[in-house]
Amino acid sequence: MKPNIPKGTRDFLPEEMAKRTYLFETIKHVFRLYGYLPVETTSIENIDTLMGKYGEEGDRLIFKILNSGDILADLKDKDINTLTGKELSRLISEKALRYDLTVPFARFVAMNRNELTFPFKRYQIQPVWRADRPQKGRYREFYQCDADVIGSTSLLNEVELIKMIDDVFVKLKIPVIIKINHRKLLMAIAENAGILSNFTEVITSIDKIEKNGYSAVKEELISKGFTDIQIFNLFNLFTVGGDSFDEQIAQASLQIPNNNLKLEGIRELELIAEGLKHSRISNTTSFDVKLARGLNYYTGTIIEVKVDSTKCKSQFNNSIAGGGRYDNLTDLFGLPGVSGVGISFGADRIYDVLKELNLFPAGLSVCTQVMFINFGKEREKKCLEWIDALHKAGISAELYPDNVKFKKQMGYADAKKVAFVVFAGDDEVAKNAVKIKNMVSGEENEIKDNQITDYFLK
RNA sequence: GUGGCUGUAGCUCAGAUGGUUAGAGCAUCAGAUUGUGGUUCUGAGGGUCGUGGGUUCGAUCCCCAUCAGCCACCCCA
Repeated sequence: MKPNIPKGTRDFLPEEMAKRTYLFETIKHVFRLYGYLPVETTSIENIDTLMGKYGEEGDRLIFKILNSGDILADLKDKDINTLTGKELSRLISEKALRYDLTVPFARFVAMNRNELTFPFKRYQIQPVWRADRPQKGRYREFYQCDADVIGSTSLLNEVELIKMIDDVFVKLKIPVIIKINHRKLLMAIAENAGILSNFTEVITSIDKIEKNGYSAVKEELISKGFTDIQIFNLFNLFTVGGDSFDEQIAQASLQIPNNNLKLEGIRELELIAEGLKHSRISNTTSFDVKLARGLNYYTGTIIEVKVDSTKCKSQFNNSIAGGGRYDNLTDLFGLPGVSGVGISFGADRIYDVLKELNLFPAGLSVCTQVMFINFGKEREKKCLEWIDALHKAGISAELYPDNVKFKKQMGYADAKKVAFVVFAGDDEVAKNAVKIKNMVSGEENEIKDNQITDYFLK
Protein backbone atom coordinates (compact mmCIF):
# COMPACT_ATOMS: atom_id res chain seq x y z
CA MET A 1 0.00 0.00 0.00
CA LYS A 2 1.00 3.62 -0.47
CA PRO A 3 2.29 5.16 2.76
CA ASN A 4 0.17 8.13 3.71
CA ILE A 5 -1.05 10.13 6.70
CA PRO A 6 -4.42 11.80 7.23
CA LYS A 7 -4.67 15.32 5.87
CA GLY A 8 -3.82 18.09 8.27
CA THR A 9 -1.37 15.88 10.18
CA ARG A 10 2.41 15.83 9.90
CA ASP A 11 5.46 13.75 10.73
CA PHE A 12 8.55 15.50 12.04
CA LEU A 13 12.11 14.80 10.89
CA PRO A 14 15.06 15.10 13.30
CA GLU A 15 15.92 18.58 12.07
CA GLU A 16 12.37 19.82 12.62
CA MET A 17 12.28 18.13 16.00
CA ALA A 18 15.35 20.08 17.08
CA LYS A 19 13.55 23.31 16.19
CA ARG A 20 10.30 22.24 17.83
CA THR A 21 12.18 21.27 20.97
CA TYR A 22 13.78 24.70 21.05
CA LEU A 23 10.31 26.28 20.80
CA PHE A 24 8.76 24.08 23.48
CA GLU A 25 11.72 24.57 25.83
CA THR A 26 11.52 28.35 25.43
CA ILE A 27 7.85 28.35 26.37
CA LYS A 28 8.32 25.83 29.16
CA HIS A 29 11.14 27.89 30.61
CA VAL A 30 8.84 30.89 30.96
CA PHE A 31 6.05 28.78 32.43
CA ARG A 32 8.38 27.39 35.10
CA LEU A 33 9.85 30.79 35.81
CA TYR A 34 6.43 32.00 36.92
CA GLY A 35 5.74 28.97 39.09
CA TYR A 36 3.44 26.92 36.88
CA LEU A 37 3.47 23.15 37.37
CA PRO A 38 3.15 20.57 34.60
CA VAL A 39 0.21 18.22 34.18
CA GLU A 40 -1.00 16.01 31.36
CA THR A 41 -4.52 14.87 30.63
CA THR A 42 -5.86 12.07 28.48
CA SER A 43 -5.99 12.44 24.71
CA ILE A 44 -9.37 10.74 24.66
CA GLU A 45 -12.26 12.24 26.62
CA ASN A 46 -15.82 11.11 27.15
CA ILE A 47 -17.74 12.91 24.46
CA ASP A 48 -20.06 14.58 27.00
CA THR A 49 -17.05 16.25 28.59
CA LEU A 50 -16.40 18.14 25.38
CA MET A 51 -19.77 18.65 23.69
CA GLY A 52 -21.50 21.99 24.22
CA LYS A 53 -18.47 23.77 25.67
CA TYR A 54 -17.11 25.47 22.58
CA GLY A 55 -20.19 26.66 20.74
CA GLU A 56 -22.02 25.20 17.79
CA GLU A 57 -19.06 25.40 15.42
CA GLY A 58 -16.79 23.86 18.04
CA ASP A 59 -19.09 20.87 18.47
CA ARG A 60 -18.98 20.25 14.75
CA LEU A 61 -15.17 20.21 14.75
CA ILE A 62 -14.74 17.66 17.54
CA PHE A 63 -13.11 14.43 16.32
CA LYS A 64 -15.42 11.64 17.43
CA ILE A 65 -14.24 8.10 18.04
CA LEU A 66 -16.44 5.31 16.77
CA ASN A 67 -17.44 2.78 19.43
CA SER A 68 -15.66 -0.53 19.16
CA GLY A 69 -17.60 -3.70 18.60
CA ASP A 70 -20.62 -4.26 16.43
CA ILE A 71 -22.28 -0.89 16.10
CA LEU A 72 -25.34 -2.27 14.38
CA ALA A 73 -25.92 -4.75 17.22
CA ASP A 74 -26.08 -1.85 19.67
CA LEU A 75 -28.59 -0.13 17.45
CA LYS A 76 -30.86 -3.11 16.89
CA ASP A 77 -33.67 -1.80 19.08
CA LYS A 78 -33.64 1.65 17.53
CA ASP A 79 -35.12 2.71 14.26
CA ILE A 80 -32.26 4.38 12.42
CA ASN A 81 -34.61 6.22 10.10
CA THR A 82 -36.30 8.13 12.91
CA LEU A 83 -33.07 9.28 14.53
CA THR A 84 -31.49 12.67 13.87
CA GLY A 85 -27.83 12.79 12.96
CA LYS A 86 -27.02 14.06 16.43
CA GLU A 87 -28.93 11.27 18.16
CA LEU A 88 -27.34 8.62 15.97
CA SER A 89 -23.90 10.06 16.60
CA ARG A 90 -24.47 9.81 20.36
CA LEU A 91 -25.40 6.16 20.02
CA ILE A 92 -22.35 5.11 18.05
CA SER A 93 -19.71 7.39 19.61
CA GLU A 94 -19.04 7.79 23.31
CA LYS A 95 -15.49 9.14 23.17
CA ALA A 96 -13.70 11.94 21.35
CA LEU A 97 -10.22 13.41 20.92
CA ARG A 98 -9.65 16.52 23.00
CA TYR A 99 -10.38 19.78 21.19
CA ASP A 100 -8.36 22.05 23.46
CA LEU A 101 -6.57 21.85 26.80
CA THR A 102 -8.82 24.18 28.80
CA VAL A 103 -12.00 22.13 29.03
CA PRO A 104 -10.17 18.88 29.88
CA PHE A 105 -8.25 20.87 32.50
CA ALA A 106 -11.50 22.08 34.09
CA ARG A 107 -12.62 18.45 34.21
CA PHE A 108 -9.23 17.52 35.71
CA VAL A 109 -9.52 20.19 38.40
CA ALA A 110 -13.03 19.12 39.32
CA MET A 111 -11.90 15.47 39.56
CA ASN A 112 -8.72 16.13 41.52
CA ARG A 113 -9.93 19.04 43.65
CA ASN A 114 -8.82 17.35 46.88
CA GLU A 115 -5.28 16.79 45.66
CA LEU A 116 -4.70 20.35 44.47
CA THR A 117 -3.70 23.48 46.35
CA PHE A 118 -5.56 26.56 45.14
CA PRO A 119 -4.88 28.85 43.47
CA PHE A 120 -3.50 26.16 41.19
CA LYS A 121 -1.13 27.21 38.43
CA ARG A 122 -0.49 24.61 35.81
CA TYR A 123 1.11 24.36 32.41
CA GLN A 124 0.32 21.73 29.82
CA ILE A 125 1.88 21.05 26.43
CA GLN A 126 0.01 18.44 24.42
CA PRO A 127 -1.55 17.93 21.02
CA VAL A 128 -5.21 18.69 20.33
CA TRP A 129 -7.33 17.67 17.36
CA ARG A 130 -9.89 19.53 15.29
CA ALA A 131 -11.87 18.13 12.37
CA ASP A 132 -11.38 21.36 10.47
CA ARG A 133 -10.48 21.64 6.82
CA PRO A 134 -6.73 22.23 6.80
CA GLN A 135 -5.12 25.22 5.12
CA LYS A 136 -2.25 27.62 5.70
CA GLY A 137 -1.48 27.74 9.42
CA ARG A 138 -4.31 25.37 10.20
CA TYR A 139 -3.76 21.77 11.15
CA ARG A 140 -6.01 18.95 12.31
CA GLU A 141 -3.45 17.84 14.87
CA PHE A 142 -1.46 20.55 16.60
CA TYR A 143 0.17 21.37 19.92
CA GLN A 144 -1.16 23.86 22.40
CA CYS A 145 0.98 25.19 25.21
CA ASP A 146 -1.34 26.30 27.97
CA ALA A 147 -0.80 28.08 31.26
CA ASP A 148 -3.81 28.58 33.54
CA VAL A 149 -4.47 29.80 37.05
CA ILE A 150 -7.54 28.35 38.65
CA GLY A 151 -9.10 29.30 41.96
CA SER A 152 -8.23 32.98 42.02
CA THR A 153 -10.21 35.97 40.76
CA SER A 154 -7.29 38.36 41.18
CA LEU A 155 -6.48 40.40 38.11
CA LEU A 156 -2.82 39.98 38.95
CA ASN A 157 -3.20 36.64 37.18
CA GLU A 158 -4.20 38.41 33.98
CA VAL A 159 -1.25 40.73 34.33
CA GLU A 160 1.09 37.80 34.92
CA LEU A 161 -0.19 35.85 31.93
CA ILE A 162 0.15 38.87 29.63
CA LYS A 163 3.68 39.35 30.90
CA MET A 164 4.39 35.69 30.16
CA ILE A 165 3.14 36.13 26.60
CA ASP A 166 5.48 39.09 26.27
CA ASP A 167 8.42 37.12 27.71
CA VAL A 168 7.91 34.22 25.32
CA PHE A 169 7.75 36.37 22.20
CA VAL A 170 10.66 38.52 23.29
CA LYS A 171 12.72 35.36 23.68
CA LEU A 172 11.58 34.11 20.29
CA LYS A 173 12.20 37.56 18.74
CA ILE A 174 8.73 37.71 17.19
CA PRO A 175 7.17 41.18 17.47
CA VAL A 176 3.51 40.80 18.46
CA ILE A 177 0.40 42.76 19.29
CA ILE A 178 -1.37 41.56 22.40
CA LYS A 179 -5.01 42.46 22.03
CA ILE A 180 -7.13 42.65 25.15
CA ASN A 181 -10.86 43.04 25.70
CA HIS A 182 -13.47 42.11 28.28
CA ARG A 183 -16.57 40.01 27.77
CA LYS A 184 -18.47 42.12 30.28
CA LEU A 185 -17.91 45.18 28.09
CA LEU A 186 -19.22 43.29 25.10
CA MET A 187 -22.23 42.23 27.12
CA ALA A 188 -22.76 45.81 28.23
CA ILE A 189 -22.69 46.90 24.60
CA ALA A 190 -25.10 44.14 23.63
CA GLU A 191 -27.40 45.08 26.52
CA ASN A 192 -27.42 48.72 25.49
CA ALA A 193 -28.26 47.69 21.94
CA GLY A 194 -31.07 45.53 23.31
CA ILE A 195 -29.66 42.27 22.01
CA LEU A 196 -28.13 40.69 25.11
CA SER A 197 -30.29 37.59 24.79
CA ASN A 198 -28.60 36.78 21.48
CA PHE A 199 -25.15 37.41 22.90
CA THR A 200 -23.30 34.37 21.51
CA GLU A 201 -24.71 35.00 18.04
CA VAL A 202 -23.64 38.63 18.15
CA ILE A 203 -20.19 37.69 19.46
CA THR A 204 -19.17 35.70 16.42
CA SER A 205 -20.22 38.53 14.13
CA ILE A 206 -18.40 41.19 16.13
CA ASP A 207 -15.25 39.12 15.92
CA LYS A 208 -15.29 39.56 12.14
CA ILE A 209 -15.44 43.36 12.08
CA GLU A 210 -11.66 43.66 12.10
CA LYS A 211 -11.28 41.29 9.17
CA ASN A 212 -14.35 41.87 7.01
CA GLY A 213 -15.38 45.40 7.86
CA TYR A 214 -18.59 46.89 9.21
CA SER A 215 -20.74 46.54 6.11
CA ALA A 216 -20.11 42.81 5.74
CA VAL A 217 -20.84 42.23 9.42
CA LYS A 218 -23.97 44.38 9.18
CA GLU A 219 -25.24 42.16 6.38
CA GLU A 220 -24.52 39.09 8.45
CA LEU A 221 -26.38 40.51 11.45
CA ILE A 222 -29.36 41.42 9.25
CA SER A 223 -29.44 37.87 7.93
CA LYS A 224 -29.42 36.68 11.53
CA GLY A 225 -32.60 38.72 12.05
CA PHE A 226 -31.36 41.81 13.82
CA THR A 227 -32.99 45.15 13.07
CA ASP A 228 -31.27 48.18 11.57
CA ILE A 229 -31.73 50.14 14.75
CA GLN A 230 -30.19 47.39 16.87
CA ILE A 231 -27.18 47.17 14.59
CA PHE A 232 -26.86 50.95 14.54
CA ASN A 233 -26.85 51.05 18.32
CA LEU A 234 -24.32 48.22 18.41
CA PHE A 235 -21.87 49.72 15.93
CA ASN A 236 -22.21 53.12 17.51
CA LEU A 237 -20.32 51.83 20.51
CA PHE A 238 -17.44 50.41 18.53
CA THR A 239 -15.73 53.60 17.51
CA VAL A 240 -13.11 53.72 20.20
CA GLY A 241 -9.85 55.51 19.41
CA GLY A 242 -6.87 56.44 21.51
CA ASP A 243 -3.21 55.57 21.32
CA SER A 244 -2.33 53.89 24.58
CA PHE A 245 -4.05 51.10 26.40
CA ASP A 246 -5.09 53.61 29.10
CA GLU A 247 -6.56 56.14 26.67
CA GLN A 248 -8.46 53.46 24.80
CA ILE A 249 -10.08 52.22 27.99
CA ALA A 250 -10.90 55.78 29.05
CA GLN A 251 -12.53 56.46 25.69
CA ALA A 252 -14.51 53.25 25.81
CA SER A 253 -15.69 54.20 29.25
CA LEU A 254 -17.03 57.53 27.94
CA GLN A 255 -18.62 55.93 24.90
CA ILE A 256 -20.47 53.03 26.40
CA PRO A 257 -23.50 54.00 28.54
CA ASN A 258 -23.24 53.06 32.17
CA ASN A 259 -24.60 49.84 33.49
CA ASN A 260 -23.27 47.30 35.98
CA LEU A 261 -21.56 45.12 33.40
CA LYS A 262 -19.79 48.06 31.83
CA LEU A 263 -18.58 49.44 35.16
CA GLU A 264 -17.19 46.05 36.18
CA GLY A 265 -15.52 45.52 32.83
CA ILE A 266 -13.93 48.96 32.79
CA ARG A 267 -12.76 48.65 36.39
CA GLU A 268 -11.10 45.31 35.70
CA LEU A 269 -9.41 46.56 32.54
CA GLU A 270 -8.12 49.58 34.43
CA LEU A 271 -6.62 47.34 37.10
CA ILE A 272 -4.94 45.23 34.41
CA ALA A 273 -3.60 48.36 32.71
CA GLU A 274 -2.24 49.51 36.05
CA GLY A 275 -0.49 46.19 36.63
CA LEU A 276 0.94 46.13 33.12
CA LYS A 277 2.55 49.53 33.68
CA HIS A 278 4.77 47.95 36.31
CA SER A 279 5.50 44.83 34.32
CA ARG A 280 7.80 46.33 31.69
CA ILE A 281 6.01 44.86 28.71
CA SER A 282 8.09 45.10 25.52
CA ASN A 283 5.48 44.29 22.91
CA THR A 284 2.41 46.35 22.07
CA THR A 285 -0.61 45.79 24.26
CA SER A 286 -3.79 47.11 22.75
CA PHE A 287 -7.33 47.38 23.99
CA ASP A 288 -9.67 46.28 21.22
CA VAL A 289 -13.44 46.49 21.76
CA LYS A 290 -13.97 44.53 18.58
CA LEU A 291 -12.09 41.51 19.89
CA ALA A 292 -14.71 38.90 20.80
CA ARG A 293 -13.38 35.33 20.40
CA GLY A 294 -15.72 32.55 19.48
CA LEU A 295 -15.32 30.19 22.39
CA ASN A 296 -18.41 30.08 24.59
CA TYR A 297 -16.79 29.68 27.96
CA TYR A 298 -15.08 33.05 28.37
CA THR A 299 -16.72 35.40 30.87
CA GLY A 300 -14.13 38.09 31.62
CA THR A 301 -10.85 39.22 30.13
CA ILE A 302 -10.11 37.96 26.63
CA ILE A 303 -6.70 38.01 25.01
CA GLU A 304 -5.49 37.38 21.49
CA VAL A 305 -1.98 37.59 20.07
CA LYS A 306 -1.02 38.31 16.47
CA VAL A 307 2.25 38.94 14.72
CA ASP A 308 2.95 42.70 14.54
CA SER A 309 3.26 43.06 10.77
CA THR A 310 4.38 46.68 11.09
CA LYS A 311 7.57 45.50 12.78
CA CYS A 312 8.50 42.48 10.67
CA LYS A 313 7.79 41.18 7.19
CA SER A 314 5.50 38.37 8.24
CA GLN A 315 2.43 37.55 6.14
CA PHE A 316 1.02 35.44 8.93
CA ASN A 317 -2.44 36.71 9.81
CA ASN A 318 -3.80 34.04 12.12
CA SER A 319 -3.73 34.40 15.88
CA ILE A 320 -0.73 32.63 17.39
CA ALA A 321 -1.89 32.68 21.01
CA GLY A 322 -5.10 33.40 22.84
CA GLY A 323 -6.83 33.10 26.15
CA GLY A 324 -9.15 34.58 28.70
CA ARG A 325 -11.05 34.19 31.93
CA TYR A 326 -13.75 31.60 32.45
CA ASP A 327 -15.85 31.73 35.62
CA ASN A 328 -18.12 28.74 35.20
CA LEU A 329 -16.17 26.01 33.50
CA THR A 330 -15.52 23.77 36.52
CA ASP A 331 -19.12 24.37 37.55
CA LEU A 332 -20.16 22.22 34.59
CA PHE A 333 -18.20 19.38 36.21
CA GLY A 334 -19.71 19.87 39.66
CA LEU A 335 -17.24 22.34 41.12
CA PRO A 336 -18.94 25.74 41.33
CA GLY A 337 -17.42 29.06 42.36
CA VAL A 338 -13.93 28.46 40.99
CA SER A 339 -12.79 31.01 38.44
CA GLY A 340 -9.95 30.35 36.05
CA VAL A 341 -7.90 32.33 33.59
CA GLY A 342 -5.40 31.06 31.06
CA ILE A 343 -3.48 31.50 27.86
CA SER A 344 -2.65 29.13 25.05
CA PHE A 345 0.29 29.32 22.66
CA GLY A 346 -0.27 27.76 19.24
CA ALA A 347 3.08 26.02 18.87
CA ASP A 348 2.65 24.99 15.25
CA ARG A 349 1.67 28.46 14.09
CA ILE A 350 4.51 30.01 16.05
CA TYR A 351 6.82 27.48 14.40
CA ASP A 352 5.56 28.62 10.99
CA VAL A 353 6.26 32.26 11.88
CA LEU A 354 9.75 31.44 13.17
CA LYS A 355 10.41 29.60 9.93
CA GLU A 356 8.96 32.39 7.80
CA LEU A 357 11.09 35.03 9.53
CA ASN A 358 14.14 32.77 9.72
CA LEU A 359 14.37 33.21 13.48
CA PHE A 360 15.56 29.79 14.57
CA PRO A 361 19.00 30.02 16.17
CA ALA A 362 21.79 28.24 14.29
CA GLY A 363 23.20 24.95 15.51
CA LEU A 364 20.08 23.60 17.16
CA SER A 365 20.36 20.01 16.00
CA VAL A 366 22.26 17.88 18.43
CA CYS A 367 24.42 15.24 16.78
CA THR A 368 27.06 12.69 17.56
CA GLN A 369 30.37 14.26 18.55
CA VAL A 370 32.62 11.35 17.72
CA MET A 371 32.27 8.45 15.34
CA PHE A 372 34.68 5.52 15.18
CA ILE A 373 35.35 3.99 11.80
CA ASN A 374 34.61 0.26 11.79
CA PHE A 375 37.75 -1.72 10.89
CA GLY A 376 36.25 -5.15 11.46
CA LYS A 377 35.69 -7.68 14.21
CA GLU A 378 39.17 -7.52 15.81
CA ARG A 379 39.27 -3.74 16.00
CA GLU A 380 35.67 -3.30 17.26
CA LYS A 381 36.41 -4.42 20.81
CA LYS A 382 38.87 -1.64 21.58
CA CYS A 383 36.47 0.91 20.07
CA LEU A 384 33.70 -0.20 22.38
CA GLU A 385 35.95 0.43 25.38
CA TRP A 386 36.98 3.88 24.16
CA ILE A 387 33.36 4.73 23.45
CA ASP A 388 32.35 3.62 26.93
CA ALA A 389 34.95 5.99 28.38
CA LEU A 390 33.65 8.84 26.22
CA HIS A 391 30.06 8.16 27.26
CA LYS A 392 31.08 8.25 30.92
CA ALA A 393 32.65 11.63 30.25
CA GLY A 394 29.38 12.81 28.73
CA ILE A 395 30.58 12.89 25.14
CA SER A 396 28.29 11.40 22.51
CA ALA A 397 30.10 8.76 20.54
CA GLU A 398 29.25 5.84 18.31
CA LEU A 399 30.90 3.08 16.31
CA TYR A 400 29.76 2.58 12.74
CA PRO A 401 27.97 -0.78 12.93
CA ASP A 402 29.23 -2.43 9.74
CA ASN A 403 32.70 -3.06 8.35
CA VAL A 404 31.99 -1.48 4.98
CA LYS A 405 34.10 0.67 2.73
CA PHE A 406 35.25 4.02 4.08
CA LYS A 407 33.38 6.05 1.55
CA LYS A 408 30.17 4.70 2.99
CA GLN A 409 31.22 5.24 6.61
CA MET A 410 32.52 8.76 5.95
CA GLY A 411 29.41 9.57 3.99
CA TYR A 412 27.31 8.58 6.98
CA ALA A 413 29.40 10.75 9.31
CA ASP A 414 29.12 13.62 6.88
CA ALA A 415 25.37 13.34 6.43
CA LYS A 416 24.87 13.11 10.18
CA LYS A 417 27.17 16.10 10.77
CA VAL A 418 29.42 14.16 13.14
CA ALA A 419 32.10 16.52 14.45
CA PHE A 420 35.04 14.07 14.66
CA VAL A 421 35.84 10.74 13.08
CA VAL A 422 38.35 8.39 14.74
CA PHE A 423 40.51 5.95 12.75
CA ALA A 424 42.04 3.01 14.59
CA GLY A 425 43.31 0.69 11.90
CA ASP A 426 46.43 -1.42 11.59
CA ASP A 427 48.80 1.52 11.13
CA GLU A 428 47.56 3.28 14.25
CA VAL A 429 47.17 0.23 16.46
CA ALA A 430 50.79 -0.71 15.79
CA LYS A 431 51.74 2.56 17.46
CA ASN A 432 49.09 2.45 20.24
CA ALA A 433 47.64 5.48 18.58
CA VAL A 434 44.48 6.67 16.82
CA LYS A 435 43.96 9.27 14.12
CA ILE A 436 41.30 11.90 14.74
CA LYS A 437 39.79 13.84 11.89
CA ASN A 438 37.98 17.12 12.34
CA MET A 439 35.12 16.88 9.86
CA VAL A 440 34.69 20.63 9.52
CA SER A 441 38.32 21.68 8.95
CA GLY A 442 39.52 18.36 7.53
CA GLU A 443 42.50 18.54 9.86
CA GLU A 444 43.89 15.23 11.18
CA ASN A 445 45.75 14.53 14.43
CA GLU A 446 47.39 11.38 15.65
CA ILE A 447 47.28 10.88 19.43
CA LYS A 448 48.03 8.07 21.89
CA ASP A 449 45.04 5.79 22.36
CA ASN A 450 44.99 6.38 26.13
CA GLN A 451 44.34 10.09 25.58
CA ILE A 452 41.17 9.91 23.51
CA THR A 453 38.79 11.07 26.22
CA ASP A 454 41.12 13.87 27.31
CA TYR A 455 41.41 15.03 23.71
CA PHE A 456 37.67 15.59 23.47
CA LEU A 457 37.34 17.05 26.96
CA LYS A 458 40.05 19.64 26.29
C1' G B 1 -20.32 22.58 5.69
C1' U B 2 -19.51 26.45 1.03
C1' G B 3 -16.35 28.14 -3.05
C1' G B 4 -11.67 28.37 -6.21
C1' C B 5 -7.02 26.14 -8.01
C1' U B 6 -3.85 21.86 -8.81
C1' G B 7 -2.69 16.31 -9.52
C1' U B 8 3.62 13.76 -14.44
C1' A B 9 9.95 9.69 -10.76
C1' G B 10 11.23 9.80 -3.46
C1' C B 11 11.31 15.71 -3.93
C1' U B 12 10.93 20.32 -7.24
C1' C B 13 9.06 20.85 -11.94
C1' A B 14 9.28 20.53 -17.77
C1' G B 15 6.40 18.47 -21.84
C1' A B 16 3.25 18.00 -27.15
C1' U B 17 -2.85 21.47 -31.99
C1' G B 18 -4.15 14.58 -29.43
C1' G B 19 0.63 10.62 -32.74
C1' U B 20 6.43 5.66 -32.09
C1' U B 21 10.38 4.54 -26.64
C1' A B 22 7.37 10.76 -21.34
C1' G B 23 12.22 14.29 -19.85
C1' A B 24 15.53 17.53 -16.46
C1' G B 25 17.57 18.96 -11.71
C1' C B 26 18.00 17.27 -6.80
C1' A B 27 17.99 12.75 -3.94
C1' U B 28 19.24 7.29 -3.93
C1' C B 29 22.53 3.23 -5.42
C1' A B 30 27.03 1.54 -8.01
C1' G B 31 31.85 2.64 -10.19
C1' A B 32 36.31 6.00 -11.01
C1' U B 33 39.02 5.54 -5.55
C1' U B 34 39.86 -2.02 -1.33
C1' G B 35 42.70 3.80 4.63
C1' U B 36 39.20 9.14 4.22
C1' G B 37 33.23 12.61 3.59
C1' G B 38 31.37 17.33 1.84
C1' U B 39 33.94 18.84 -4.93
C1' U B 40 34.23 16.32 -9.80
C1' C B 41 33.36 12.52 -13.66
C1' U B 42 30.73 7.93 -15.46
C1' G B 43 26.71 4.74 -15.09
C1' A B 44 22.18 2.50 -12.98
C1' G B 45 17.48 1.91 -10.75
C1' G B 46 13.03 4.40 -10.24
C1' G B 47 6.59 6.19 -13.86
C1' U B 48 -0.20 1.73 -15.01
C1' C B 49 1.39 10.75 -16.25
C1' G B 50 -4.05 10.45 -9.04
C1' U B 51 -8.30 6.73 -10.08
C1' G B 52 -12.61 5.21 -13.13
C1' G B 53 -15.35 6.03 -17.41
C1' G B 54 -16.28 8.71 -22.23
C1' U B 55 -14.86 10.97 -27.22
C1' U B 56 -11.10 9.16 -30.88
C1' C B 57 -7.85 4.86 -35.44
C1' G B 58 -4.92 6.61 -31.19
C1' A B 59 -5.58 10.20 -24.69
C1' U B 60 -0.61 11.82 -19.90
C1' C B 61 -3.05 15.99 -23.01
C1' C B 62 -10.01 16.94 -24.68
C1' C B 63 -14.93 15.79 -21.79
C1' C B 64 -17.46 13.71 -17.36
C1' A B 65 -17.20 11.61 -12.64
C1' U B 66 -14.41 10.49 -8.41
C1' C B 67 -10.46 10.76 -4.95
C1' A B 68 -6.42 13.48 -2.98
C1' G B 69 -3.68 17.99 -2.04
C1' C B 70 -3.44 23.29 -1.65
C1' C B 71 -5.94 28.08 -0.98
C1' A B 72 -10.10 31.11 0.67
C1' C B 73 -14.81 31.37 3.60
C1' C B 74 -16.75 29.60 8.32
C1' C B 75 -14.31 28.94 12.93
C1' C B 76 -9.86 28.92 15.56
C1' A B 77 -3.95 28.00 17.90
